[in-house]
Amino acid sequence: MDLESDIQTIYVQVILPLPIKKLFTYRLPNEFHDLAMRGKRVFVPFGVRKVYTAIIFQITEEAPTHYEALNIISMIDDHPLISEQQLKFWEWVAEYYMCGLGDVMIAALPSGLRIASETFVKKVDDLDFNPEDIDIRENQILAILEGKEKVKISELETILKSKTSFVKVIKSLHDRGYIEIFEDLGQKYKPKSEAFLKISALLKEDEIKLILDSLQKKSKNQFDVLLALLGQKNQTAHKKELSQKYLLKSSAIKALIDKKVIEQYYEASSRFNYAQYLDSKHVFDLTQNQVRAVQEIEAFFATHLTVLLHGQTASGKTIVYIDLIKKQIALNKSVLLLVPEIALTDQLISQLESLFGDVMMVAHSRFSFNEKVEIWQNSQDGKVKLLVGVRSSIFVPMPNLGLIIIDEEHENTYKQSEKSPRYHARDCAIVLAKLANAKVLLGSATPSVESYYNAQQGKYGLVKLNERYVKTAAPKVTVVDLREDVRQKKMTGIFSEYLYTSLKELKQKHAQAIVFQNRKGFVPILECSECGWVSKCVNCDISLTYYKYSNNLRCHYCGYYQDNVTKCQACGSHSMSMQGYGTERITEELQLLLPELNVTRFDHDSTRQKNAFKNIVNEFEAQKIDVLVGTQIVVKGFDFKNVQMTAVVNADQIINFPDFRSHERAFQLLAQLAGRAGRGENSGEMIVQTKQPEHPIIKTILNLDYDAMFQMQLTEREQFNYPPFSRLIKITFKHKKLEDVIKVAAQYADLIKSELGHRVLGPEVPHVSKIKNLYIRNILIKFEPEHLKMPKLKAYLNNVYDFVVQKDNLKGVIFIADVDCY
DNA sequence: AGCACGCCGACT
DNA sequence: GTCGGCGTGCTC
Repeated sequence: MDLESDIQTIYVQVILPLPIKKLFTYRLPNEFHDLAMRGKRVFVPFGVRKVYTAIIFQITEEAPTHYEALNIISMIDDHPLISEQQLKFWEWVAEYYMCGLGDVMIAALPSGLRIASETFVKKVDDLDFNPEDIDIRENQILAILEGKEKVKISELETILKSKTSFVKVIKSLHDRGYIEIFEDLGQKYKPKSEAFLKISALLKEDEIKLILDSLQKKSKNQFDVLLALLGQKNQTAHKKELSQKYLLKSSAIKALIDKKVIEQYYEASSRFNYAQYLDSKHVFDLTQNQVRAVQEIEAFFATHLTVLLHGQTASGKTIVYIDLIKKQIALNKSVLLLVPEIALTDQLISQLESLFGDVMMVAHSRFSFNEKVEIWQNSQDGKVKLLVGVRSSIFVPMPNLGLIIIDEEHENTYKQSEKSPRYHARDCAIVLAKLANAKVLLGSATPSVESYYNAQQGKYGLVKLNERYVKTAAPKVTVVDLREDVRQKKMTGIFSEYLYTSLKELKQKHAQAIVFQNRKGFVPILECSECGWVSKCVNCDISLTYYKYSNNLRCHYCGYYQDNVTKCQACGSHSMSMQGYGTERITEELQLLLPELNVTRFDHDSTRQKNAFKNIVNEFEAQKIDVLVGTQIVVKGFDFKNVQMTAVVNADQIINFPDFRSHERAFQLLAQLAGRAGRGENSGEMIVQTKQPEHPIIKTILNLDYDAMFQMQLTEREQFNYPPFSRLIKITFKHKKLEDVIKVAAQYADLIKSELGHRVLGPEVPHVSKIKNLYIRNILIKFEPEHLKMPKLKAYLNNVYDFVVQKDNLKGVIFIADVDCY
């Protein structure tokens, strides 16, 4: 028998971490035959010289027909890194959100687990060349390479201005044999090692005593270090913790190490500590209502995959979560808790840490390369019983998953809209839970209309938690009619008489306030009073926002800025008038009007520096700040006991936003803001300034009546066939040339209209019709989920696009599909 | 996404 | 004429 013929050639289709909507097929060298498995990672060559980490998606014996498959370089994993369940989940995400598996891989897998090769350059050894042959630029590069083992090509690139010329210079040097170009794998995951301190083993006890005595006179700092270390168990301590606890000087520690009094050693330690989880030390008393809520949720879980917990602000949703988490852990199941934004969830996280610290992990997006890998691995190993994270944490593998909790379920941060995959973590959670045989709890004080509708229809279980846990009256809402104050000339800048007086009385009441305005910067529009010219971004179709503290105009879409802003660029006039109010201007005006108050701005601009965020929160907590003026950020997540008043400077801006969700969002935002007032003993007040007090949404806000808002929205949505009565797919076309986008979008719309008819809306010119020099057109498709098979529709939409682009030779028009767009 | 190739204007 | 710019297409 011929053994050779028995060995079949095996091929693998792999997912590459690239935004390409297809799989790539490689040949599997014989030695890997037995090792190939779906979900394992492999290194593959790609393109001229790149090496990528790919994931085996399918193993096949069929050879590709149109090309010769390349060999896989090596297998990385002994066991699949991506479980079957995860892969199924990825497939669903890719299919549902109309993107490639590569896009999902990029979103799901921390970069540390998908190492790609990097190009390095090295000077050829014993290089003998004629200096005449080398020009200035080549010389520059050779000078840098001199004496170095290898240099990243990206580091060299910064030297020359032009990318094209850089490539040419490198190529020319390579062709003449002066340099080597090669690929090397970049960073790899390294377990963290940490510094520990101990008393030198060489020293006897009496010797240490002598040293201590002498230090007391000679060096206070070194004395402190030694004393602190002697006080530790086994006279050993974690360096950083010790010095933080006793405020030790690092120079003093170093001096003692140099004197060989203490020793420093390193231990490869996990970044996280897993001692035994003890729940006996913290016992929570649940109120009757909370006990009932937990029981109802559990009862629903017997028959429902998803339960919506509609819990008023301060009704103790967190306590309910904690109880459910504890029960899951007791059953040896794990829990994934998603929150809208980690930075705004400080209080919740510290509460959870005090309870679950040992078995809990927080997946920060700010975490380093290595830390993210560690989170992934610890979760996969089952060490993590509770993972708290944002949107992207939905992709972290959790074996034995029992429950996914989505806190503040209505928040739009759960939907990724900027880049592919444009997924909604809440909806993904439900699919994942189904695959994992787990349950989903959605929590919100103001549920999204979709979720509440699903609950009403019996698709989700619905549990209400209505009583205020902290015994305070619900906040009072006062609506101020701005038209009236304007007419009677009672306005002080942007403040109505009522709001102004209320702010003025703060000091004598020893109270604090939060002022909300949905705009950053000083003024959103700078207009010439002579000719009406408005400062606009050169790359985007949007007016530039003026920032006073940096004295420039900035675009919020592309980052473009312009310094010289004193005069009109059309007519040269110096009388530029400021239209509108941003947080910066409100802060400044308020400070001028009421100098006795400490007014501080709180938005993403003022908190850019590392600790600025925490500092402002701490100072406000300590009541060093009287008024916080800010954007969305001030509305979310913080409990300040002494805030008695919150205010919305301009509610119309929120209500009139051109989007079918704007009323729902306005309600959610303002209900949450109202909840910020009066969290302590005193009940609070929210003041809403508007020019349309008769607007129905304002009326629902006045009574903080969720059900009224929901009913009203539902009627409206049904009338205009918006979700939950339809599903939306937004198709966006982008191109440098205006005519091309218009042409492609129009043809595309015409074509799909023939098939989908009235379900197609547009093309429309979006609110911001040009961003980063690309013109934009949108098409909206509203369809009834029961009438069309989604996969079929999506394939159709992709096909029509290919057809339009080929037909008119209009290549390069960017096509983006956003399923369940927000 | 990178990266090469190839076509075009604007410099010695 | 070449250099450098950018548009287009391909990668198993």
